[in-house]
Amino acid sequence: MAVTIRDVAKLADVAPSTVSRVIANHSRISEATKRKVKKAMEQLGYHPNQNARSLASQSTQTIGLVMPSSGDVVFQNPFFSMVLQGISEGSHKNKYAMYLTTGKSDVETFEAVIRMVQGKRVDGLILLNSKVEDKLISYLRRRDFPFVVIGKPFKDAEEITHVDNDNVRAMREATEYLIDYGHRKIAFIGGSLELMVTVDRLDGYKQALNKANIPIKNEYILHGEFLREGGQEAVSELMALEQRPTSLVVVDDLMALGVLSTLDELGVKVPEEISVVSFNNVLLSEMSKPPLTSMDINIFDLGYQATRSLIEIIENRAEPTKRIIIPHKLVERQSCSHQVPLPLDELKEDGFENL
Amino acid sequence: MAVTIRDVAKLADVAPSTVSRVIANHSRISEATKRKVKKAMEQLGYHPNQNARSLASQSTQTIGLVMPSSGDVVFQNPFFSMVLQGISEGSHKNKYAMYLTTGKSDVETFEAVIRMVQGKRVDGLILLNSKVEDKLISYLRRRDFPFVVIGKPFKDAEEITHVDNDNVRAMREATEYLIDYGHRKIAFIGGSLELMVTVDRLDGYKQALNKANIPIKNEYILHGEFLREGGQEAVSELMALEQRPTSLVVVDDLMALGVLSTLDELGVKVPEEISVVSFNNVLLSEMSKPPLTSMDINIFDLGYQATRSLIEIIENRAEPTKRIIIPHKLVERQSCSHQVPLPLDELKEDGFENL
DNA sequence: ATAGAATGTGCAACCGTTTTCGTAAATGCG
DNA sequence: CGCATTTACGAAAACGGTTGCACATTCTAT
Repeated sequence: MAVTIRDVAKLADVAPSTVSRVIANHSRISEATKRKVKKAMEQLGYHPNQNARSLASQSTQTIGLVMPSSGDVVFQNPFFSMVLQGISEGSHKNKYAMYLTTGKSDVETFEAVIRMVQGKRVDGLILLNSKVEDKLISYLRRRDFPFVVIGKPFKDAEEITHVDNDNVRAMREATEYLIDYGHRKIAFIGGSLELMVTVDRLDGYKQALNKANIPIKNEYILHGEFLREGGQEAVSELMALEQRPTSLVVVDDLMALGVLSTLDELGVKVPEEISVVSFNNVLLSEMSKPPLTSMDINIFDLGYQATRSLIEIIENRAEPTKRIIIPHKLVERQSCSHQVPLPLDELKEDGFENL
Repeated sequence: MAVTIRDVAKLADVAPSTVSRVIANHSRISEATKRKVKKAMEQLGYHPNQNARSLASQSTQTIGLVMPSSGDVVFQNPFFSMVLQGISEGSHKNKYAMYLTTGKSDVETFEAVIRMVQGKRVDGLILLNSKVEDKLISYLRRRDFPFVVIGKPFKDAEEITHVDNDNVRAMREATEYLIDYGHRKIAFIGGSLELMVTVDRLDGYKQALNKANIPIKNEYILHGEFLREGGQEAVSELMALEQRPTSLVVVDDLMALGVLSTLDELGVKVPEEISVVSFNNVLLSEMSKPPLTSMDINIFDLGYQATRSLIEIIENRAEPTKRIIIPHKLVERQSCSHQVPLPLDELKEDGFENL
């Protein structure tokens, strides 16, 4: 029914195999036949059937992606949209397309991936950090199927190609920024500890405090969801403390927005009474009131580089495993103010105990 | 190399065709063999090769989507992410997957679509309203290829299945809301007139004014991009007018955010000095200061219903063309305030001329 | 008991490519 | 000019499924 390679071959008066070679731009084809065949293709409006092609050549020029299910919080976060954008750009540049599926639960997701992989729909996979990952990763490694993960894998990070930020350093710097501003009572508002991002960033936070000889206070470390609500709850708790912090580091802009709005409701002025440093630097952060000082982690690049390295792996299976670190940069806006630093011994009296 | 249908057949001691029928859950297969075959599949960890399957059966269980190129403004807008979410959900529910490509330009996009369609990669297409559409649509119609568009098509809307809001009514209502609040000087901040959304909403705006006998003032009608910057520019212009409006209808939340921030810079208080009604009701709108009164157009449903009807068309080519209208609803927040209505004749003196 | 229908399964063609292998013609070399 | 390469292309076998048709049973009705 549709025009096939045979039709082209017939019109150009060559064998189908020759047409195939012309498409693949094979070297051993004379310029003359090339022209002849191309003209025939043009004339018939021929476009190769990708399924047949994939079947025969065992490759699809497609990378797979499992999306968070639509109920998932991640989807709400501009982070996702941005990383998708990077992936999209990376695929496009390399003439790859993207194949997406969703799973409502971990097992659904797992099955979806199996269908993609065994069904030969995709040549490789990009994994967004999540909790299912583990089973998935071991499955993919067992099959020696190309994949890269965005974020740091929980296990065997050295053996898995992944692209990530240097989250501990980034958070250390963010915290030091606040310390330089004179802050000593700095609270940390993070996401679930099941996520490596949180672990790393919490680590960076502690490193900064330790380095500055500031005691770490457990009440100042809170965990919520990567959502506005998460930020709101955290702030309520913090503001109920006897020793209110003078500044906050928040691991996500959306959470920070929640923080801001709750602070506003409580009548606490930002940055006059409390300073806020946030993370991710998505569009929102410059639109809030006040605009957020936020750590830009180049989300787009996270997606872009992940795609690039995935394609490298696909096209050269011997490619060594890599860890790619995307640079970060603090973007200063108006959510922080200077603070006359408390002497450390006074902090102690205030009930700070070292962890 | 991988396990094929033949392997399963051999193990279950039946013909490959029987295995195929078991997979398809064909009626003419006895329960006994079904069990036998399923056990064999299980045992071998068999998963059908989708390419082979697609090739043979001429169907992919996949719907195609062309994404805005990563530079595109649309991508910045949460609208996109939300509609994608709806599409994702719709596909998933019907056991379809999604295939994405991007084009950097109109011709690239067009070619990408051709590759998808002729390459038989997808069973149908969802089109997000944009300007290329026209060539695309006529191409798809010529080939009788299933597609639905989200938004209203520029041409032949009656002959094309599409899902949209009743944008003129929605905007009429939004404007009337302001009128009920006593406002008479109402400005319209919209996107490009090349977009049907803008056309429809502008129409609704005018209808509302006409119905209330309020003259339409050209200086009050502005067009910018669907971005924050678009809103910012528009406001600057409006505030430079001798007759400042007392309220604004803005066709997109992101624009409205720009409006808000510019207003803030100019020291104009919302809602005390100027009221703002916005559109789309994305997450942002409740996080702004003040929270935006915004028309919820159920973006998720736009995507979801589009997918549903596309799949209906795919599975029954005789499905009649439909126009699906997604309901809207004004969500009141704190960006509007009452205003003592000016008598209409006073408006006239203020230089209002009827359009 | 037997024609005819219903049921269960196998055979083989087909979906539209890619790719290995083979061969004829063209070329290089002594 | 004869022989060994190289070059340009064709034949046919995969790739891994689906499906129309034929055939053999078993069931139902007469």
